[in-house]
Formats: sequence, structure tokens, C-alpha cells
Amino acid sequence: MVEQEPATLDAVFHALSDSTRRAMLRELAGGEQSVSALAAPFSMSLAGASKHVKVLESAGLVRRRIAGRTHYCRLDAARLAEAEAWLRYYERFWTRRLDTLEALLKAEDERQREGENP
Amino acid sequence: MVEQEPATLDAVFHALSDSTRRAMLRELAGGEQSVSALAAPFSMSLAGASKHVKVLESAGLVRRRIAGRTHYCRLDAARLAEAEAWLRYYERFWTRRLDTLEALLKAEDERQREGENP
DNA sequence: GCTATCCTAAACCATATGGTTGAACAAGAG
DNA sequence: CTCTTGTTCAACCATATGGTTTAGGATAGC
Repeated sequence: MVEQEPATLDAVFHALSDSTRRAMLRELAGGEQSVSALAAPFSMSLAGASKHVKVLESAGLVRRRIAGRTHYCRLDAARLAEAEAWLRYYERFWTRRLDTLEALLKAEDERQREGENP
Repeated sequence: MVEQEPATLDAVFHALSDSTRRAMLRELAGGEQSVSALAAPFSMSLAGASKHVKVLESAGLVRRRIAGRTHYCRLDAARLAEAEAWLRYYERFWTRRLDTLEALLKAEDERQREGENP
């Protein structure tokens, strides 16, 4: 996990940094949706929502299936998993650091207890 | 996990969407660093790097401790954990969907086997 | 064929972002 | 006190972003 594809992560995290797009992903977690269905909940032009879908798509977070005149979108979990892996990798460091801190505190605590009972 | 603090997640994911900032976080995973130490690896003015640190800070990802004239930064894992929780929450949906799909395929497979051996 | 529907494309706008430089400021070092 | 170091601030610039409106391209329905 040494930042293999920065551009990809850039795009994924950027796509996630907008609450409209996160809401769309949330909707897609329930299943495939057309672009207009995805756009419906927002007080925004369809063209505007379509741009958001495009951002999600070009980040690799959703895939598009065109059936006639309607475009159906569905989640592509792989890229989200990549992002999560990134976070989890570093979380390992933090928790390790926290564990170390905890161990130090415990050791110190025990040293003090020994002092109390000579 | 129903998008409680969109602004916060906006800021966190936006902060993560830049490879310079991710590299800084990676550096901070190893321990506290001064701003100039964080800036050193990049071919960028100190002021530019300082802005990145500020973005990380205002997203709540790092905390700053000022000692004399040097500013020391360290990770604050809480917000990163929030972001990871967001991803993991939705990952649950995807994996559940994948599990469902797998179960359906398996059932279908078994039905076909039964057909082979009447 | 005609019309309504789904969606994208293009042009445009305001604002945000990532970068620069130069100045300012506080605090160690001599 | 002076000089250097660590850092931010302010002004500026180019480009990206999120939104709009209008127009256009397929396709479904009548």
C-alpha cells in the first residue's frame, strides 16, 4: 500500500467529497437506478445531477448500462474497497500506536503499584 | 450512519483527495512531524505545503502543537475512522449483495445437478 | 410520423483550489 | 542586538468545480 495509483485515489476520494454524490451511492447501495431516478431527490437540474453521475463513473465507483434511452447505474465496489483499504492500512498504524501507548501506560501503572506495596 | 455530518465528511474526503496530503498523512503515521519536515519531500514552496497542512488540520485529520517557532503536527485518527466507517457501512451492502448473488448462483447450480442425476 | 421522455453536450458563471511570490512575525543562535 | 529559521498571511494567478440554461440526439409511445 505505497500509493500505487495516486490518480485513482484522487478521483475516488474527490468523488466521495460531495454529499450529493455520497447520497447517490447510498441510493445505489439499494440496487440499480436510472440517472433520472438518482437525480430525483435533489433540487437540481437533471444536467447537474448527470454531471455528478459522471464524476462517480469516471472515478470508477459506478458503472453504466445503457438500455434504450435510459442509462442504468450500479455500484462498482472495487474502487470503494481500494479507498477503504487505504484508510484501513493507515488505521493499522494508528491503532498500533495507540496500543503501544496503552502498553506504556499499563507498565507505568504497574510500576507504581509495586511502589505502593514494598 | 445516515450521513450525520455531511460537512465533516466533505472536508475529510476532500482532504484525502490529494496525493500530497495523503503522503503527509503517511509520513505522520510514523510519528509527529514539524511543518517544514512535512514539506521537505515535495518540490513545492513551504507556503504551499503549509496550505496543505492547513487543509488536513481543518478537516480534523491532524492536530497542531506549537512549540516556540515550530509547529508540530500529529494524526488525529478519529476523523479518518469516521470516513472508514462510512465506507465500511456501504461495503456491508455490497458484500451482502454479492453474498446474495453467490447464494442464488449456488442454488441454481444445485438445481442443475439434481437434473443431471434423476 | 409526431411527440414526449431520458439523457448528454456546450456554453456560461461564480466560486474554490492549488500553486506562486513577497512580506511579516516570532523565536532560537551567534 | 543581529541574523537566521520556522511559519503564516496576503495578494495574485490559472485552472477546476458545481451549478445553471439551452440545445440536441436517441428512443419509446401513440
